[in-house]
Amino acid sequence: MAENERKPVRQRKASGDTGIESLDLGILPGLLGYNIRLAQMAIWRDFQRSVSNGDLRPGLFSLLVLASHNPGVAQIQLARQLAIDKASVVALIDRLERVGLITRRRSPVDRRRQGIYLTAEGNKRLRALKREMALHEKRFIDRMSQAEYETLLTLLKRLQD
Amino acid sequence: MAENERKPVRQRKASGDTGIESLDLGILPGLLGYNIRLAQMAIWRDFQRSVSNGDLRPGLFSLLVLASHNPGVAQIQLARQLAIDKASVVALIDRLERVGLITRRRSPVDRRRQGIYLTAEGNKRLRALKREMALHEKRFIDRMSQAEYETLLTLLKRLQD
DNA sequence: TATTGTTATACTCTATAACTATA
DNA sequence: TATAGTTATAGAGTATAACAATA
Repeated sequence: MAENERKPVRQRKASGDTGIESLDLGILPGLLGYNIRLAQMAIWRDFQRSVSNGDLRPGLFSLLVLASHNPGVAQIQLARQLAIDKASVVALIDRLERVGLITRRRSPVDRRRQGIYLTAEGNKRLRALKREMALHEKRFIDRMSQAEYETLLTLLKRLQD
Repeated sequence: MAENERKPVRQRKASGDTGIESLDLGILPGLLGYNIRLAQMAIWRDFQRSVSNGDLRPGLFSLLVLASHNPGVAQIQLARQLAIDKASVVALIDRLERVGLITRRRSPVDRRRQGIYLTAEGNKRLRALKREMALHEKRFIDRMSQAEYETLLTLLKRLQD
């Protein structure tokens, strides 16, 4: 737009030709969704760097916590809580079972159900993960006061349906 | 764990056998990352319902805004801004070009570059999208006071690297 | 030599559909 | 009939690697 016809007659520089200047982000910085997305990506990157050597997704951590606090939980309950399909849970559980962190045990009460349990190894691993997780969270919480932190959690919860 | 050996001797009920009761979420509700993720998912669902009939990802919206505010922007700049690989940008641009919202124009200044421009149709479409986007955002902003909203944006930005 | 855009390829996460065994 | 789990398959989104054109 700026290159051929009218060369330097614009207030805003055409960004396409230099590669150095930063972009005009327009309305994006004022959008809630955009800022939440960037914040989540920053947290996600730090999580990968600092928790479990990067070989654990946040969803798997959540799953371990849920299994830990709800021994014998059914996979379909995990699916509902994590807002994913029950078929997707199977793959996650397969993976955690293959590395020995959880086990399936058929429920004698309702034999359709495979109760999910943390193994001893899984419990040990989860304790270590929680320690790494706490340090990870601290790096972000330290960027604000206690009051701000509480406000942030409150407002985030208010956004959740 | 609760089913076979010691039956109803636990304070917390075994969740695996009823399917009705809600899960114990453990430490998750106190985690920043967990709450940001849930908030983002809620916003994402509303975005899909209410913006562009669900056929537009947030990333594509951002890309349109960036192209609109930075005519002639290079694809590699978009890649850096969106924190994705330049190869991934190609597919996004291909899609937007196929539906006639943007065009590529080889830069005469640096002939390696394909400047990205919104078409007239793209501009028209973006204006409509911005209106839908404002209503979408409003549904969440309305859940808090103006002061809370400003605090939230401030704190979210502080989390971003 | 380095950079921009491109293609080919593969991987991850998830959904959908169909199936089984139980209820 | 309905539900829990499973399998097979497919789609979206992304990354990596190799390449052509250009700087």
